[in-house]
Amino acid sequence: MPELPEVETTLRGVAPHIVGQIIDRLTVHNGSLRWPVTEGISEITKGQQIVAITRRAKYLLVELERGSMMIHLGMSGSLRLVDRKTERRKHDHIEMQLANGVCLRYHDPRRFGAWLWSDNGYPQLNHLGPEPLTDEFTGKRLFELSRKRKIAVKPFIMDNQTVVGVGNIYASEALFRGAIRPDRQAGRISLQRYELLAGHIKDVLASAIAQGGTTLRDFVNGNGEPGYFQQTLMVYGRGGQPCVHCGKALKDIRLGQRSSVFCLTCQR
DNA sequence: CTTTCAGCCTGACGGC
DNA sequence: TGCCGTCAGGCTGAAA
Repeated sequence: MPELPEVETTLRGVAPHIVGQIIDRLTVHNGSLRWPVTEGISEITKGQQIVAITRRAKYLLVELERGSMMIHLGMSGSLRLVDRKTERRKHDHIEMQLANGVCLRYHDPRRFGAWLWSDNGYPQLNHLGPEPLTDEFTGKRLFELSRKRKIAVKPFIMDNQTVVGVGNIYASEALFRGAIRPDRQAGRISLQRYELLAGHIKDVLASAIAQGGTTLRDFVNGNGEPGYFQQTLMVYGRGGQPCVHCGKALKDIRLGQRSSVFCLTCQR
């Protein structure tokens, strides 16, 4: 489900309720996720205190006294805080009961997500690009990394080595705001245009986070409150509908297996 | 090296 | 009503 704003919204919703708490019991109902849930995770985590929860790219990192858990929501995952008496729903694969009575449930119909424990770091985090909302991420970086690259700009900005956390929705929206065709070769875009694009990526992510994340399908944040950023999407999911600027029908093409909606007139 | 592509899963939706 | 194909927010590993 989530793009970065949804993960960030989940983090913010969940953190105040779980940090500092002791794990009474972690139960794995279905450990068959993208990678098998760490063998013995229930025994390892029992009685440990949650020291902190942070985010790197779309990975949530739950720091324990010994080691950490890394959670990814994949395409359809979500975390919810419920009372422990609340009945489990279908696809609630993992639940973590805390000493304060709160229960964190991991729900993921497609099971593309992950829930791992390690005291030795995670290789998935090794080659990630910068966080988009930091000064490490700039138009200059996009320009320099893209020289001589033939890849289309949309998959280029969605590549986690370029910058993390830019998924299909926000890539589409940022390119529209930057007036760049998603299928334009990454290596043929000027520094000036990349500087504008980087700014749009930051704006679109920051405003989505500010609004509490996009509600799509089964997304709910950690408090069970839906976000509502979808109301301001200008191209994503609007193929065939009129462009908000010029009124012409938006084009829908596929790039790297992903649908890409854009305006033939406004984006070049 | 860069780029593309199949695959991991379930569920929703549209066409017949 | 059901069956079938297509599509969906991500990411990996292998092939080209």
